Amino acid sequence: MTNDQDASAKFALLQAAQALFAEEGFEKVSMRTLTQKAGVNLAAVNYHFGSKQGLIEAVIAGYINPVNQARLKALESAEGAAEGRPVALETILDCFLGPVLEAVRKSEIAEKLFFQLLGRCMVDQSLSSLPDSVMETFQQVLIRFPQALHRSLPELSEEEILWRLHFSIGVLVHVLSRTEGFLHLAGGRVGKPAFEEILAMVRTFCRAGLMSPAVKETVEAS
Amino acid sequence: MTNDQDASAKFALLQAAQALFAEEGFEKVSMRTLTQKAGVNLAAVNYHFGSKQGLIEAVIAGYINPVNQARLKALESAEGAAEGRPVALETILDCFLGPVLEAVRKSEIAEKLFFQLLGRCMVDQSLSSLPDSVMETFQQVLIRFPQALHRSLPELSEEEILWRLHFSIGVLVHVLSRTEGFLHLAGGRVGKPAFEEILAMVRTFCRAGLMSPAVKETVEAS
DNA sequence: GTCTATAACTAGATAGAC
DNA sequence: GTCTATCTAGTTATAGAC
Repeated sequence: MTNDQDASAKFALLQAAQALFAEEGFEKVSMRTLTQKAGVNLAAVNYHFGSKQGLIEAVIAGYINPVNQARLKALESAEGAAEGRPVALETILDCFLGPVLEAVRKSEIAEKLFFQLLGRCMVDQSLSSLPDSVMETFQQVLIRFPQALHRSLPELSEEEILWRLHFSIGVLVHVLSRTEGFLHLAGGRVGKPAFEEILAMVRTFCRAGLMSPAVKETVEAS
Repeated sequence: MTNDQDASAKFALLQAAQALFAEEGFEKVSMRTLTQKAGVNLAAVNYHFGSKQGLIEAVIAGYINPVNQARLKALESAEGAAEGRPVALETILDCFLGPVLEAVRKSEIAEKLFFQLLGRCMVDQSLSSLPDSVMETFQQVLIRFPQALHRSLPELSEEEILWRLHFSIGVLVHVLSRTEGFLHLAGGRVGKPAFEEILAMVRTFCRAGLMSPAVKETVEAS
């Protein structure tokens, strides 16, 4: 299955790891399976990445960081275009969701695998085991986007905005990692839309959630 | 740490498994750790549950099924009270979220562990490895709630309602399993609200998302 | 029902030849 | 840089005594 005969062992490992981690999860893929699929020797993982964890972190950083960097860059350019006025909520959302779509298009593995892998990065790994670079960039996202949102939604506290961004990230992560299961559970009742369409629905849903009036005191179980 | 000296081995195992699975995930807890904490012998897991997977499934079913059953029962009784009229969206949401809150209150392990475990049930296990009973009850939820929502939101197709329910589940799962990490990443910028308050915010967010006008053709990356 | 002891296996890591 | 061979430690599962 290795159609990159000329690739270095390091690159072949990253390629194989992307696909396998997406399919089965980081923990369940053994280094033996991995190196076999990559067509390299078992010892190559430790040589090039130090350990299996090193390879996992390289794959994660290679996936997540470009997305978060593109998010920050898109927001920056939107803020530049706004010339001091608040950026529209819809634009901010596009800065957040758009880079995911872009990353999917650029990706060399199948779309389905790409979603699964991106989802797993958020889900399988405990926070403390994420690479530092990922944490830092993500932290930047959690600073810049709430700032922009607060200017667009001044009636909400920054704290409530942070919570709603947390919820929005939940929607995105769940959509990426669990949509296949959802389609199965739903039986024939939903077709499989293109990812663009799903993202459009996510955008609508999160936009409405973010715009909703501030929470006062309305918790009441049935 | 076993403060149930009189408990049978089976019960002690379930107790210990709940806490340990919540803390570290299903896969990472070894049967040695598990049986040691439960104060029983290593062989007890296989005797009482057949295998480690059997124990995992027993823990999952014991957690998820009561919640989903309570959801269905709450919806049924709300529909009875509505006497044929559509049930209000807010009420349907409470039927969905309320049982989670109830389950937390009834739980014997710490609140924080409870969230983590409930989140892990959705996240760590691949769909196909969930117990049949969980799948069936969850499938019922994915039938009854969209039906009720469709009567309350007749301008949306059932398909779009299913997607939005999918998104709402994403918010809930993410809140349960990732809020601790979120609080850490947010630095000091958000306090730790009580779970009721978080659920109230989730309710507001999802209510707005569910009520939003139908998606037409508005996908546009920044 | 509960235990000890161990079987049968798999994992990640590494030493050292080339 | 890449390989083979092997080490050490971990896993689940089970046979059989009590």
